[in-house]
Amino acid sequence: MSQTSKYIRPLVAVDCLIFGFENQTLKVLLIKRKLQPYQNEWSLMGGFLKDKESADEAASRVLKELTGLEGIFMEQIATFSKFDRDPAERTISIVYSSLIDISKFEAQLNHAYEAHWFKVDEIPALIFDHEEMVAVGRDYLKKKAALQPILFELLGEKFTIPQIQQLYEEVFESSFDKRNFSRKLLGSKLLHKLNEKDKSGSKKGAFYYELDKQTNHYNFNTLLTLAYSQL
Amino acid sequence: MSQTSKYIRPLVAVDCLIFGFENQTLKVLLIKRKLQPYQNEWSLMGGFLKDKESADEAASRVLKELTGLEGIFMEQIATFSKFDRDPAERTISIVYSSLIDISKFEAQLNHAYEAHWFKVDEIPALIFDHEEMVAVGRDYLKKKAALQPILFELLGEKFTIPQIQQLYEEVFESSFDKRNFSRKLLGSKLLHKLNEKDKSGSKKGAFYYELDKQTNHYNFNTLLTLAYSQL
DNA sequence: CCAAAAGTGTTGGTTCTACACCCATGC
DNA sequence: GCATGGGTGTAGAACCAACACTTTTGG
Repeated sequence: MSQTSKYIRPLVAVDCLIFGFENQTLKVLLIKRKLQPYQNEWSLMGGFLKDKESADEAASRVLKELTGLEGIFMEQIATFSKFDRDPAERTISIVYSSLIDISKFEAQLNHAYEAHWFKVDEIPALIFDHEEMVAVGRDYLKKKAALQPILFELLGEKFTIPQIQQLYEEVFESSFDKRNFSRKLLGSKLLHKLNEKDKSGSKKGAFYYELDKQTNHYNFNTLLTLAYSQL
Repeated sequence: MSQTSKYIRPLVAVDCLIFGFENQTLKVLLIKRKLQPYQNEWSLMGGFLKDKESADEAASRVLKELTGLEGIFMEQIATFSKFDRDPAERTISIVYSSLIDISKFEAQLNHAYEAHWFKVDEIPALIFDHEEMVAVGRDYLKKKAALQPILFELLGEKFTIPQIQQLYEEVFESSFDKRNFSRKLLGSKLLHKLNEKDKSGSKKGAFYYELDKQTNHYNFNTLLTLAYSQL
């Protein structure tokens, strides 16, 4: 096809944006870049598309290569394509995102690439347009979390109501009345109360809950009304 | 950079998915492909990324070249990247979508490429993965329309309540009680009633409304509860 | 005068926000 | 015994779904 010669053939990158929650704080996983240019600067976990590989597959491979994390379901959130976004060479980047329970994957985390969790409000300068990617990802997270009960992915098997509330407040950059929050959350029929308390946060201790797996008639829309005004 | 040689350098396409509303039906704009392979098959409006062009820019250019439509705000909705999605050559495609008032752009529509509006439920076989793109676009439209008053883009300057309701019902593939729908819609403070009726749909005629531009305290969440169960 | 679509009102139940107090415990 | 964070209850307003009848007018 001769007419395709005027069209560009860029490198295609995937960048992985992984959110986690630890010590009551929303965090993002970043690595120190090993390649030139911008060696030793912080960035998302990125790599290039190979032959016969879809972007979904590339994202999983790249994440594993750079962090050791495996079996994490990521979702495509956006594609960045400004012609000068990578000064070295024309590159477009497809961004993938996921939410994980930090403690669950701690053992898997390979520190060869100096992967570190940063609080979302204390993210260092990032290469290229990666800061914009994080911003787009946070926005996506809000919209998604408003409509679906996905934030539980960030918590462990068991968690307390004050913990979940803190997570919601971090994600929506807002604060909620604890009485209303807890009523709505319990009203969702998503949780099952355990006979065990987390005493790390207070003297009294807060009861643990777990996700109720068999419930199939949950009412998530009650939580939506909380989040709606923050979208 | 020698290590980049193992990475692919595919063509990068943009495909435009344009929704419109006409005769109480949600429609999609398609063209008959002029290029080999799959000449004369129906497809979205697509083209390739050029030098120094971002995907956003390419999408606007391609849409204009193939249909004559200009000044349409499109949003990026997803990127398709399976390695064999285009049998001729490795190509990834970034899909953009928009909602337009068909009658407003009718004059601009250049029929050189045989652009036609198809009802969403009567879309012919499409090339490559374009049918999947339409499906993803419809899903995106639902989510977006549930959270924001965007469907008005599909209607003209003035419209009647039964018209809007029909549009909502098409988009959400559902039906709503007209009394509740109209109460919520008017309660949103988004509309301004005109002293004029549309008599084309009934003997009695339905009053026209227009978008109230100055209102900045609208209550869109009331409409959300209608749509929520369809997401 | 009648068919066909527009328009409107009510009710009982549910959920909303806003708010203040008691509880359990470790120190 | 007190400071700290956990947990709950209430009231009045707003909103919800479900439902049936009247209005207008072209034919």
